Amino acid sequence: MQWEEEMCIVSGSYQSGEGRPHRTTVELWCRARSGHSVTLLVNGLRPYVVIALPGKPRPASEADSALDYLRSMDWAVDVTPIGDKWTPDGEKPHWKVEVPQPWMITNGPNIRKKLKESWEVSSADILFERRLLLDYDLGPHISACGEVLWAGERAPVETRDDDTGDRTTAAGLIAEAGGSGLYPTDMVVSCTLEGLAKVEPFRTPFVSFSFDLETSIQSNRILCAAAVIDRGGERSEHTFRGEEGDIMEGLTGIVRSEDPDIITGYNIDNFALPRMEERADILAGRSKMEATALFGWGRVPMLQSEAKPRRLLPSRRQNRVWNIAGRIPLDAWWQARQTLKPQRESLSYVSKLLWPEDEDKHKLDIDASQMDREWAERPDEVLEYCVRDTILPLDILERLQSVARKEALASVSLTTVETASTGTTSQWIDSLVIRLADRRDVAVPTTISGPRRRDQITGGYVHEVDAGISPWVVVLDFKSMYPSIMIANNICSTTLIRDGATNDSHSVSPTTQTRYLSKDEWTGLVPQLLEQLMQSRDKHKAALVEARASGDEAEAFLQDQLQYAVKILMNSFYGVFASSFYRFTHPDLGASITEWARHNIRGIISQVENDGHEVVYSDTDSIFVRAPVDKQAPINRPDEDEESLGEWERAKGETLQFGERLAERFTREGAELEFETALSAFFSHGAKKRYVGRVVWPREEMLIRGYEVRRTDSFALLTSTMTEMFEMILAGEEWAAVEMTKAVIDDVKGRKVDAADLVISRSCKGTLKRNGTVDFSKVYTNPDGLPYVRAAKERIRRGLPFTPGMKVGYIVIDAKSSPMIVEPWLVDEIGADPPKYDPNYYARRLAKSLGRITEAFGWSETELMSGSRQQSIFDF
DNA sequence: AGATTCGCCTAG
DNA sequence: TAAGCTAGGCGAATCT
Repeated sequence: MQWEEEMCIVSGSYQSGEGRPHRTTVELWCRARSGHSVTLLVNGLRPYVVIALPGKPRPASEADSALDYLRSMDWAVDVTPIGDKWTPDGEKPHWKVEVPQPWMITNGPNIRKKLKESWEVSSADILFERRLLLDYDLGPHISACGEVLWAGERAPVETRDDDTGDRTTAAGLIAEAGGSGLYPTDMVVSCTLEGLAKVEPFRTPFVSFSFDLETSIQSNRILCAAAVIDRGGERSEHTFRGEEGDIMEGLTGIVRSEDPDIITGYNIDNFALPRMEERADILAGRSKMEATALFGWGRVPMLQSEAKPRRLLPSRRQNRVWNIAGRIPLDAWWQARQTLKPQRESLSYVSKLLWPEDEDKHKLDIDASQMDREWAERPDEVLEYCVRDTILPLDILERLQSVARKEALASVSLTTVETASTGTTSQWIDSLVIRLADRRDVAVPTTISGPRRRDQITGGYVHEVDAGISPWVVVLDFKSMYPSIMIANNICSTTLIRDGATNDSHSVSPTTQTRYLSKDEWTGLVPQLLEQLMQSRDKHKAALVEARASGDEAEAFLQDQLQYAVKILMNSFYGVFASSFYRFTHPDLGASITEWARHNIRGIISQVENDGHEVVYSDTDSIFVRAPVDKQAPINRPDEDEESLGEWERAKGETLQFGERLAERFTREGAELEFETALSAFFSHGAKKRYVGRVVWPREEMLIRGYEVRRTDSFALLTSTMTEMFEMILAGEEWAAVEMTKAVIDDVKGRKVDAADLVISRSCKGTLKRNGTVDFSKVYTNPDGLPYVRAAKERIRRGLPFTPGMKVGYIVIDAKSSPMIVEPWLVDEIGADPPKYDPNYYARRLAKSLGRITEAFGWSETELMSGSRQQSIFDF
């Protein structure tokens, strides 16, 4: 029966048919807007590459004999002229070479390599399922119309009948439609290219699966497991114990029957998934049990034919992201790390951060370093703990809106949700750039491969900053500076003048005189895309405002996600085009962008200075200028009844006017300088990228950049003391700030401080070896010379988990010996006793970091170390 | 003691 | 052998 509905593409792949005529079927794993899952089998798309004669443009007729020869190849299914396309050598005739199967382009007959011997080859490294989205201009949200081949219990009732509900019948129909067998989705639908269309984005009710394992430290064996399925907020819990093989089969059974789109858990990338893989190998090897029964989580049929290409089993290329056919691995640890930047990364720490009030979420009851004993003595508690650790990742993803963000990014970059989620920046950009290149007849070169180290391009300009306080400062910055420069100067690899030609209409970069075609002549692909993105962001922002006004919270949420995703995407362009390997790049592009940026900001700085105003600081696209206000005006906002309140308000008013005047004066077409904030005081100790401001407009708050306060490898006591110090300094209470600091340092010296406030935490790399151990020497020249590596090794020695990339918390025990002696912080995880810290080390660290700041007022590190005021009086 | 190197993390 | 970029601060170890 025919069926049509809206759905979101989770991920895609393809099946190569056998026999002739050649057939390749795209598999799209989708989640319908109404909640069930669908495998779409799309037929009609043919794999191809594009070729042209190498070198300067020549008439198409010169290719005749080579084309005849090419047509005699058995792998050249069809060769057709497709007209002229732009290349760096000029516009020249191109041909499309249709090939039997996508994999033959780079494997087997290796058609690309063969063609490269005599042709210039383009469009030859694009995954087939992505080709579908590019050629038919689809995004993740589509409407699909086709023939229902299978409809399971969760499929809409209308689609279920004797044929679509019968497994044997369905399996036969699916094979006929080019699929591999009975997919574990709620529906399988076959359609043609005409049955697909892009639709407006919506929020898809994805299904998530969260799991956790408890494993033996002695044998690595899985002792028990838990899983939770989240289906539109409805959750069901599952627990598994007993034989290891049964536990794994149980988990696999849930994955296959519940059919989730998202696979999550805490640290699954580096712990649970690798452990499942390792145990599946071991068990399958020993007992001839099929690894697929233990770990066949791929969204493909449980068939021998699927075990060989290993689509049934999750896999990953050396320590990279996991690939689970048809599903998306989304590690709650990585999401929390990226969005929250927590000081420490254990699940209990992150939970405490997110739900400080909710004791249940982070109570500690199991000593993970003694798992074998715990499992032997109180298995029920262990299992309960395991369940909690599967629920929390779902709560974390929910709170961080991780899935909605990926879906929004997919929507604006027109990729599958999987590409938006696990793909790279250049894949998002590819999706937009390639489809525009095809539409505008620009040949799509292959990504540059191989090691390609070139000289770094010069980046942004950073202005020197003086130590001390500056009163009443305005901060202005360029709106989307790099994208604006690319648009304004038409910067693109297709507009770069490569042959030395000169023309007055060209856009010429200020120092290296790199030239670009004028927009009037030909708009570059990148400028065109960026312009569209800027407009679409404005549209989403307007829609957000409208939705809020009408009280449509769901719509407002969606529009906010979309506008944010557009911002992320726009800001990714510069990096990709300044990289050395991207398909549409050239070293001059990135260099020109930053050149213009430096030129623009320096120009403004010198004009502002010429007008007699002091430029306090500037970094890349921002400028901090001292406002011309009365020197006597108070920096602190006086109380309502104080006489000086008027002066403060006048100073603020004058500062705002000054900021607005500057913004207006320097804003030009395509380079909008925005008045961002007004500060009543700006402070720096004299180092670039480190400053503090007391913001008075648009809201009153403190702004801190760069300082330890912002760093996740600082310790809590330093962070809090420095924050307090900044508040006092900006309030003009410098002396009190110094006294306060001295008191804190005294407390540390007297060991009166809680060790929990002294934990230092840094990320630690390593390579995970096949046997589960970690090798540090591959990534570090001298691993034992790094305190956090020593702490990580100590964790491992004590039987605690360490996975490459995670942050390791430690306390400095003795800094007098070299290298310093550190101990890992295990209080959160196993309730260990806090280590005895080295008071001198911490006192010195505090004095050093805080002394840099007080130095600006004449109090040095040594003075801070010397003790509190009372003591120093006695010293005299 | 000062310079150099490695490595983390941040600003933009 | 997969891949956004540069500028910059600072701590620890190690060198001279």
